[in-house]
Amino acid sequence: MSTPPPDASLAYRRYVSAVMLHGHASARACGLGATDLYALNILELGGPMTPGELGTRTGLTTGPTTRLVDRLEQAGYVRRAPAPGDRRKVLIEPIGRPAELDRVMAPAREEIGRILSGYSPDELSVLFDYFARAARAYQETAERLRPDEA
Amino acid sequence: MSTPPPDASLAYRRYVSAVMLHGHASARACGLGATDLYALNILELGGPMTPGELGTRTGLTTGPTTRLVDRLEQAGYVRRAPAPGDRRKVLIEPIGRPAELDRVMAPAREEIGRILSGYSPDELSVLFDYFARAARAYQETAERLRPDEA
DNA sequence: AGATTCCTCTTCCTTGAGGAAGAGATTATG
DNA sequence: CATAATCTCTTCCTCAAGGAAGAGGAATCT
Repeated sequence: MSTPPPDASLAYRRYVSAVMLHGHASARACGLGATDLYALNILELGGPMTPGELGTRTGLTTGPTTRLVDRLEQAGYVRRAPAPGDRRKVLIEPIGRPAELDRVMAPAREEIGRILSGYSPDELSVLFDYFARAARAYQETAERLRPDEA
Repeated sequence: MSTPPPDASLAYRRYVSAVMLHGHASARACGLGATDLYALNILELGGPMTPGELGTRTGLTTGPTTRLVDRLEQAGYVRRAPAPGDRRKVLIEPIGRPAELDRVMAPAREEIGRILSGYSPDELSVLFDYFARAARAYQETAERLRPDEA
């Protein structure tokens, strides 16, 4: 391995597939629906937002959005808070870190931590530089996939 | 961990969320169900396998598994091939690269390629070393999440 | 060969997520 | 003020994914 390996594209594809596979398996393991996980990721990246905003981003209409929030709230992933300045609105805020999903994902996190601990400080800075850049790229690309774009 | 940013864990979480968010959004954009995407990732990582094996890994019973494969086959992601040596069995093999999902994911891939092209050969070897290790870790951790384990 | 086991596929039924339309409350606008 | 627009939530309906049970073909084992 000097530059990227000859099958760099394949290796990268396998890596992304593994990340998603683990996410799916984790969600399934704690009875979390696909849309629920999708919404959690949106909230994790977008921060607190109203049900309307969440509905737009998930592509759901208002009815299912309400029940989506109900599910997430009941399972302990988010909480409803009154929106300051507009008493019609509600803010959905992700909750600290209690719930089932984190428990299920813990082994993977530990394993990744173990892998990361094997790198030098310089190597780690390369990795985390990439994480930051790639996160932004994925997030922006994902948002461009929304069909609404009023 | 010395060099990674003080909020390394948070940065990493955001990164993983972004990867999954993009995956979800892509699947949704081409009308692919959650289980379908899950199965595709399993096939990508596990290679050709029988419907029985795929059913076990997805946690589905035989009925839904058959229709899952029907959907994937009709959408052009996989193909059914006779299993050598046992004429009862069928092998589900992922197809080269034609289908919708790849088209939708292309922009992200290009963006990631652009990011990667900014690194030196040494840095790239660090990144791809991590990709390989993390992929294995995620895959193994995901497989340990299956409840069946006969 | 005959019986049993294994694998895939078919059929029917159930369940739960999502869409549509409207109610209730609040804010903005004339 | 009164009317319109906005936001969330409720209710009802639809539909597709998943479970259960069984059929049919193929391999394995006396």
